[in-house]
Amino acid sequence: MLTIRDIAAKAGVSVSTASRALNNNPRISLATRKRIQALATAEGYRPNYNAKNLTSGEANAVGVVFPTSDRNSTDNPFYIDLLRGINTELMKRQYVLSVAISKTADELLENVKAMVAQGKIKRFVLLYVHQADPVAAFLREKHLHFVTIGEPVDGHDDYFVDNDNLEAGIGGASFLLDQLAVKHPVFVESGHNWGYEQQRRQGYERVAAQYNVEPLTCKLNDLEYVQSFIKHHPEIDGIMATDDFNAIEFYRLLREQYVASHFPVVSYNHSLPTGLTDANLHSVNLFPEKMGSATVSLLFSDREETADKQIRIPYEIK
Amino acid sequence: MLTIRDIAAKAGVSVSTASRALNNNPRISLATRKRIQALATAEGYRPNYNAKNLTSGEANAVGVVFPTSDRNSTDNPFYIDLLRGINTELMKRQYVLSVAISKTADELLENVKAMVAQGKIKRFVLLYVHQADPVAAFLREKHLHFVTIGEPVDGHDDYFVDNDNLEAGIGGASFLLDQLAVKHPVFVESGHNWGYEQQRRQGYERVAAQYNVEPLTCKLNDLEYVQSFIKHHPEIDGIMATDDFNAIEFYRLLREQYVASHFPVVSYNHSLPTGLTDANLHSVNLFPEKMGSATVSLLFSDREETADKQIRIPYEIK
DNA sequence: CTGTTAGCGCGTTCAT
DNA sequence: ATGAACGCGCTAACAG
Repeated sequence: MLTIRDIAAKAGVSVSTASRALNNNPRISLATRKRIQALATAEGYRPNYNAKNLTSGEANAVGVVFPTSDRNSTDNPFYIDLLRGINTELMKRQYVLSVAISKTADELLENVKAMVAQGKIKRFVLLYVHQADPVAAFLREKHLHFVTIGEPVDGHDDYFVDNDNLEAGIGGASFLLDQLAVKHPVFVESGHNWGYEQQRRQGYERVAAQYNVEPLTCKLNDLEYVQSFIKHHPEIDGIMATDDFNAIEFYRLLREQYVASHFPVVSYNHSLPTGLTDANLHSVNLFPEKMGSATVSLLFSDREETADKQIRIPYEIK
Repeated sequence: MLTIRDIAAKAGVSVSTASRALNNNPRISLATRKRIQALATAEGYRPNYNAKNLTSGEANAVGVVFPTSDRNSTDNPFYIDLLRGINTELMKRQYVLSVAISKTADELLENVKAMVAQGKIKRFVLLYVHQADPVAAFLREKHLHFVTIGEPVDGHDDYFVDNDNLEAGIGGASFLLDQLAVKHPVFVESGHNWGYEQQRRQGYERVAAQYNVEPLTCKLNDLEYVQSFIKHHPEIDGIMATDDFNAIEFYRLLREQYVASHFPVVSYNHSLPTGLTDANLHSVNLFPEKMGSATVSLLFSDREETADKQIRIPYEIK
């Protein structure tokens, strides 16, 4: 294995000169810097992370924390794309992506604690937002950098990346009412009251008011409830759902009662393979990969008082 | 930060004694070992991974490699559950999960190379199986330990964890023909010819022969093809699909032409929220979390000549 | 059984 | 502008 000593020897300089040259220290003449850097690349020299981290006292790793259970917020391709966006950005900085994931909250917290205490990881990404989250509390207490995916609740002013869900709600509703000429759209959401659902609903309600249509919301609780809801609202002629799965589910139940009708649908995440439904489905792309890369730039931002603590990623309807 | 010197000092012994005691070295008397270990836990001592790794020359991390694109094999909750299974097992061993994920194959390979050269990672999990995969080739060449999720192709005898897909195919087909009393089942697969699809199809064909029914396979190529296929096969009265998405898609197209009919469905992965279809869907659970934990035990197995290089996880139909 | 010493690879004083 | 020497936290070889 090639160490910095080898490079120094081959270059005919001391180790410290080599080290400085490789780190672009201006105290070394530009000429020798270039020379040594060229040599290093030529020889295929790679610095040992463990040694670097040992001296610096900080790991070149970012901890990415998954929610304990995501059976409810089923945005799965979303996570994968997010990871891709995060990691591509981390690689540029010579950083590594470490994940914390577990079924139980206790084990997850233990995981994060080990990353901090033993792994010297000082930067984290939380792929979720929870009320009174022990992981976030721990990170705050230790004054470690972290960014959440999704706007914080509980009134914390953490750094975060999110979509502009209100704007996306407005955009989706306008698209439905304007372009698709729907008269009586229904807003479909899960029974969980997720933050992004509330925000998108607000956008929907605002547009509804503007178009003088009565806002109408259906939570996907039990089957009977939804079926009876549909029965009582025969006027529905279009769907706006908080994600693709909710959209498909409601669409199916609607068609069950009104077989022949045609219902345009707008939903979010762009996360399903085509062919799962015959609905005229317009899924809003939220660009998870961009969210990932924005997360990293926020995570490594200067964090001055003046700096923005949030990034909103725009959406796209097609 | 508490180092091993502090523990040694408080215990009134030398650093090396402390080190040995904490690593349970039998050269230290059991009494002092216990004493020092107790002290360490009491004081909340945590060894620094970077220092350990520097001396050992090997990182306490496992590299988990994602496929470059998974837009085709859409088993997403599958990946998350897999990660959970892997990480839970890694935590027990004081290991950390590092991921390599990227959009391009070149960048992915670069990612893995950095993990090896700079991160000193020596164990990997490949969440996929590809023909002539450069990552796998690199790992083989460097004689590093790795386990793939899915049976290797290309005739390599890598370590792997998989379902017994043939058996699962037989089980699924039997369930359909026997319990659900289907007479003319169709086997639905993607256009990709994945290994697991072929194996499940074999199982299906074997059972079909046994029940004296003509095997019938439909690849989900373009829409027109599938619609025409359905038109030419009005005898179909049940579906066996290689995953839930394929099942739902085919089911939908079938119902389009035969609205009133009832078609039992068997598919795999157990990966969708309920409510997405009105099909009588029996999705085979493949226990991804168990696969994850098996992967780790294989990754850390002794690797003697005699040892098995594979683990098959059983399935369950409900 | 335990302590002393050296060294892992690198960054960084402090000299020169 | 460059080099020598030390230290990060820990393990291991070598004493005793």
